[in-house]
Amino acid sequence: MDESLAMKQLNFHHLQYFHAVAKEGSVTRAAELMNVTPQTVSGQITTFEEYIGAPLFKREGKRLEPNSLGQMTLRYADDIFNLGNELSRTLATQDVGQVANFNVGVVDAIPKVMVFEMLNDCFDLDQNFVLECHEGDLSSLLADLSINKLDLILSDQPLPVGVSVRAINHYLGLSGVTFFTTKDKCEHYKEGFPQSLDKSPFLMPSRNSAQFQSLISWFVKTKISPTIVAEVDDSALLKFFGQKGRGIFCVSSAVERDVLEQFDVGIIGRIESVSDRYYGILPERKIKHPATDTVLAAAEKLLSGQLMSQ
Amino acid sequence: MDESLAMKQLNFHHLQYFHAVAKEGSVTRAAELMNVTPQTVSGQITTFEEYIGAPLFKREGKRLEPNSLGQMTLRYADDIFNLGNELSRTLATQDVGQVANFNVGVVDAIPKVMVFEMLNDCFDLDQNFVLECHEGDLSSLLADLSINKLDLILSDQPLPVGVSVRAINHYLGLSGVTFFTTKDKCEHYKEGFPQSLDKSPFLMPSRNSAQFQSLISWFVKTKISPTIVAEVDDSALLKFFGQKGRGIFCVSSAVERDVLEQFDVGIIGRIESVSDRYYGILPERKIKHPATDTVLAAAEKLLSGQLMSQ
DNA sequence: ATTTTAATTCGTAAAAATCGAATCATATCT
DNA sequence: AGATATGATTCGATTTTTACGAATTAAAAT
Repeated sequence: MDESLAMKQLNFHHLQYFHAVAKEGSVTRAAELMNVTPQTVSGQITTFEEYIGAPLFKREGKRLEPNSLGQMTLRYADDIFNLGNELSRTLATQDVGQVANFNVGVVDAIPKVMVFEMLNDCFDLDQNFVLECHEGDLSSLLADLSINKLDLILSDQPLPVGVSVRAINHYLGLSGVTFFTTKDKCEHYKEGFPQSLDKSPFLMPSRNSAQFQSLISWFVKTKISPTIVAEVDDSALLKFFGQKGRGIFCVSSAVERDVLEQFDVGIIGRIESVSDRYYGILPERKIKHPATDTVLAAAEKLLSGQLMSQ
Repeated sequence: MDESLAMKQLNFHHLQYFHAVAKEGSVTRAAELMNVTPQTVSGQITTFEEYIGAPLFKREGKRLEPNSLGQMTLRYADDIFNLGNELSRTLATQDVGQVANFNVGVVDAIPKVMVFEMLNDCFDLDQNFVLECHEGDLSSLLADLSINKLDLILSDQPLPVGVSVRAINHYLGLSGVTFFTTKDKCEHYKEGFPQSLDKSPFLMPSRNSAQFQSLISWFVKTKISPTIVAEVDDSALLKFFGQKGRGIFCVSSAVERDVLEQFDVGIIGRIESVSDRYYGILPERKIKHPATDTVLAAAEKLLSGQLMSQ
């Protein structure tokens, strides 16, 4: 009829068997994998080859290897079934009817108070869901995002370029940093700030954080060299050290009020040129959880409010 | 058994009907498109929805629109079937047994002599195929590449970033440029070259070419300002103008010998800092035509030979 | 040489996709 | 509003596709 010239629709069923055999390198193993008998697989492969009019495998004895055409087909099939599996997973985790839990990944370098502020609003939604927070470094969180275990990542760094995770960056805003120390030492450092920080005891944040990087480069640029007394991964722990007089520490200005309330410390000063940027990272395809927008809006508000108050 | 938790294999057949309906917005039109009856499509969609346990369409009256889950599924399906069609096309054009024609796209800004030099070697291959050359601008050639009508593009610009064509860049090399004019005027411009070009009549290549860009920026940088008398898209035409004394023109140094043989002109001088870069752009998946490597090797040799001779 | 393992062929059984006929629902026309 | 046209859906019957059992072939392994 009309498919005289054009090839009929590609048969994904056949392609799937081809894919399994090409990957496993054996009809029998492919059959096991797909819970069918070898003769089925063999038959379908033959049909597929007849249908496209050329062999896809080099058959040397019982060895079965994709020929050049087969290799090309395999590359396509790989992509196709990867997408298929991803879709499958996503469809499977879609809790039917009721709203699914809201899974947020939090990069551990972000101050907890800030995370709290960002997430606080979404409890007010009358949706019925459970908020799940997962803390970790960006790369492991991205791994979870890619298998649809997360709806959102709050990060101090954007999605690294070149990473093959299907995700999009959402820039939330930036915040300068505020330097804190115990109240009694505050006045001393206020004088001549920021030069007063030179040779002062200093508590550095995690080496992996964006803040670490920008602090270091600022120290170099301004020729201010504090004495680094510690590098503390956890930002809450860092503040405790600071409260006990171990050294000066800094936190995003956006949450300085919370720091003052929570810890017995005072403000030395603020620096705008050391800026922490924050990002929301969303999966590219998954349906947005209804709470996502609330969180992003809260985060943007938190960070822009900061800008205005300065 | 073991698929108690995990979803069973995604049914691509169902997905295909879903895809058609979601794109067409109607069961009936989808059915026409796929040469089946509407009740078949309707039934398969229902089965698919039952199978994933949630509806994919908002059914308002006879309106049929993908809901949020459907939209997500559609995004996946789109990608999947695009790949499928691409594979289909590729498999269909794979001339069984005999070697297919070698389809080369040539960006029109590249000098024809250079193209000739690059392609010349592949006539010596004892393979039996026909060389087909297609000239055009990069974007239209890329369109042809994406539907597997081309095996290779020779370009003066790399694959633009952000373009969604599945292709890979192969950097071939670079060449400085040589300035030509009629033999009688040559000596005059040789003195004090390149400053001597200032205020001289100049023939510019196509505004779309990479050479145009690098010439302009070189003019700005060196504060040499020739009087541009023409912009000529076709590089052969440009040389004729030059031969007739209309102005100075420049060509990649790699082919200066050919220009001297072909045209009645002389060399004013060479500039290395205005460099034309050349690229081979290959489709990402299609099986490489056996002549591809020959051409790429010839191109690299042509351009590297140039480098050494300087 | 014999056994084991793997791929394949063929006829048949099982599963699925498709269709025809009829029904239902909604938009459109007069 | 009522009639008409259009499109979606349901159901049982039919066709097509896929899968399997039994038997066959052929290459590795012992």
